[in-house]
Amino acid sequence: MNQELTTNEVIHRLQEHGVNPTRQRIDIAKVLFARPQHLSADDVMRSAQREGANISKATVYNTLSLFSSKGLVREIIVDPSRVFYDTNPTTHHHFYNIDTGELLDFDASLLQLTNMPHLPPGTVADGVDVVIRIRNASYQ
Amino acid sequence: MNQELTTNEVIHRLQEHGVNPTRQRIDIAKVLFARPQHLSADDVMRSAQREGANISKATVYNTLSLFSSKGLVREIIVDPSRVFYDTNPTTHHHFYNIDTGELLDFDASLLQLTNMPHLPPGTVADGVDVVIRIRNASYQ
DNA sequence: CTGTGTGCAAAGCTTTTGCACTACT
DNA sequence: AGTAGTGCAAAAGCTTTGCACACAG
Repeated sequence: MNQELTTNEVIHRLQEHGVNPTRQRIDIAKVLFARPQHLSADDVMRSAQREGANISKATVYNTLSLFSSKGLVREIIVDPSRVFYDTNPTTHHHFYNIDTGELLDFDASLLQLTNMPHLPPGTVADGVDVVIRIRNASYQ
Repeated sequence: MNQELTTNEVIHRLQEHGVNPTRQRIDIAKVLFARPQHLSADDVMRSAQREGANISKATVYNTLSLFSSKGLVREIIVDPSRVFYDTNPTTHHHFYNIDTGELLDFDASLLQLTNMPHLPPGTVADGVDVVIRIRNASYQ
């Protein structure tokens, strides 16, 4: 049904990022990299189980956090107690629909940021996140 | 000690925003509007208790959420399970120091956003949040 | 007396921690 | 055997819900 990645493809991708490819990590990576998407930890958990994997919730959380620190996925924080993991590897920003909770990408090159302010002394920039909050027009 | 707002000033401000000024809401508002600041729900809870107020955690959460919907404070979401409530009423964006968890304001006029992307059909913009993530230089 | 609004204990989440286990050296 | 790395049950922490109470009409 699903266009699935082979186990070897996934193992290779994990190793490229310095992640030891264990069974649980491979199962989670298969879910994440099936296509570019935004998933919560719980989404990942359930997708993995639907594919027959047996992984604890703690491991899902710890693995997503590991993948994030290794640059395999990107954490997006737009909603209290709802972290999304973004598997789109390109530089982009987000629309966040506050009525539906939906998260949509837009290419970073569409938006020009000029006159960046001076950073506080002793700090360096790590990244810029732009979130455009939107509502459904009909809701007024 | 503290430069405190009078109860009447606070009541007036709540009423201006259509919020019924109950005892708990007045206590919370006094904490919030003592000066422009970034506070988590737990910070608010503890400051209120330090001032002698006796309010449950649930009420603090519900009240902050109410104030936010009425435009009295602004929710900032930069950290998983850590929502900040910002009492600075001017339009501004944020630096977020990922090493220290510190949140700093910078004036929105310092940053020019041009070439705003087209919004998805049927939606209207509600606001734009820019978060510049920074690290301490020494940490490398 | 009825209906709306408010506050909070308890329930329900999400996330983190600490430890048992594994797998290399 | 010793050491570093891994997975997960249980603990902790944050947020929401549902109900009891208060208050206005």
